Amino acid sequence: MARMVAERSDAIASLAEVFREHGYEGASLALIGKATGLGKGSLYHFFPNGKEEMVRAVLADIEQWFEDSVYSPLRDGEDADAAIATMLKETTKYFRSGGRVCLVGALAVANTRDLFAQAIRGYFVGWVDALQAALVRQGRDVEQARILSEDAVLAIQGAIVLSRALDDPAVFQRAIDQLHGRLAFDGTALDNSSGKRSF
Amino acid sequence: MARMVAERSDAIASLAEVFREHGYEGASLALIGKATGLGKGSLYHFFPNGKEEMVRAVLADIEQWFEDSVYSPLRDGEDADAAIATMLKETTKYFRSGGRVCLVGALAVANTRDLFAQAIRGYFVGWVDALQAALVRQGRDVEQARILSEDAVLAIQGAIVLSRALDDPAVFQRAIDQLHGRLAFDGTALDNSSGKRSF
DNA sequence: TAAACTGTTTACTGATCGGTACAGTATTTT
DNA sequence: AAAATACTGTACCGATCAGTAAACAGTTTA
Repeated sequence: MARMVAERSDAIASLAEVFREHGYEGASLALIGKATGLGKGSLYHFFPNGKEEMVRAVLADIEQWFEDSVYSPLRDGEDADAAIATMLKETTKYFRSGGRVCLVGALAVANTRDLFAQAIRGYFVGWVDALQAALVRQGRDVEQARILSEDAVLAIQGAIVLSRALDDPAVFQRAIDQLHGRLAFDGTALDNSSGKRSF
Repeated sequence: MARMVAERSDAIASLAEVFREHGYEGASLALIGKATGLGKGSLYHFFPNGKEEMVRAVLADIEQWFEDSVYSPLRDGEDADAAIATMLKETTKYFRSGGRVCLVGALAVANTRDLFAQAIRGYFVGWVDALQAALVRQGRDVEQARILSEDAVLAIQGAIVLSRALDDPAVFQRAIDQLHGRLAFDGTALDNSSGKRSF
């Protein structure tokens, strides 16, 4: 019999995609097997706890990617504005302008939320915290930065939902552009400390 | 045998809840039967096309509720500001401050999107259009009102995702409050026509 | 070379899936 | 009261579900 000498990590990208496309319940072992090219035996060899362990592995992989590509620059980058621009650019690419679902967001809305609550929370807390750090480094008020970063993360999730619902990537792109304007530190950020924004 | 004299419409609220909690694939006929108190025989009597027809009925019901409670006032209400305030209030109540999922949004993100694409699109188009109409009646530019209304609908969907992910209703409430500030016509709305907002 | 380890295939299990068929019971209509 | 209609419970269908078991092959270690 042919030996594929597959590694566990090789399967994770395929797993992520199949869970994104079909959700936790919708992704059957048959679909997973087809997507990864692995039989049940191999799958249970790599992930003895079945689907749940597969999702956990995928979530850890996603978390790591965001940590390296987005959170870390936001927290520690020299130029806060540049880090924010990178975040928006990488995010747009990652979610394919709304054409690709956010697995973490999708899990948060599904009934499987409780099973992965910690990982889901960690993903979003990491994002909001990192963005807040960048905004504070811009010179913004801590409390204001908190609100604004929550607002931004939330907008990205909403943009995915709406752009998919309308089947229009432009909706996603417009939302990202809006965020760019709102998150950029253009010198007026502290002029109006009331928190009330004019349009 | 006991006769329940059930009506089709009686089941729809329970159906909506079970689809919200378990999603389309996750809501098995066993679960649906338990939630509605109806056996398979009754369910297929009322909904000959099975789960798909059940979801369609639920979506139509939701659409109608939003039309009456939210869209119609936004489009035709005398006071645009009041209609917007009503929208935010009713929406908060409806989604239980993020504790309750938006079924339409959840379907939009799931792989079942294509099956219900038209209904999903109708729901969101109706919302954005109605809100845009109210914003225009406030005296805003049509194009600006479009962007702003997309932004608002998207923020509500994102707020549901994030507040569930963080298990914190306050996140939803803060997002609604933010929207209140951004959507209210406070006289400054046209002062800055560049579209760039100060914070 | 022999043993141990790492994958892979295949066949299988019991449970559950969505959906159908139909007899039977209530209600309404005539 | 009789007939038509509306609703319900149950038994059943083939398909698919997640997961297990075990024989077997390729690779690494001793």
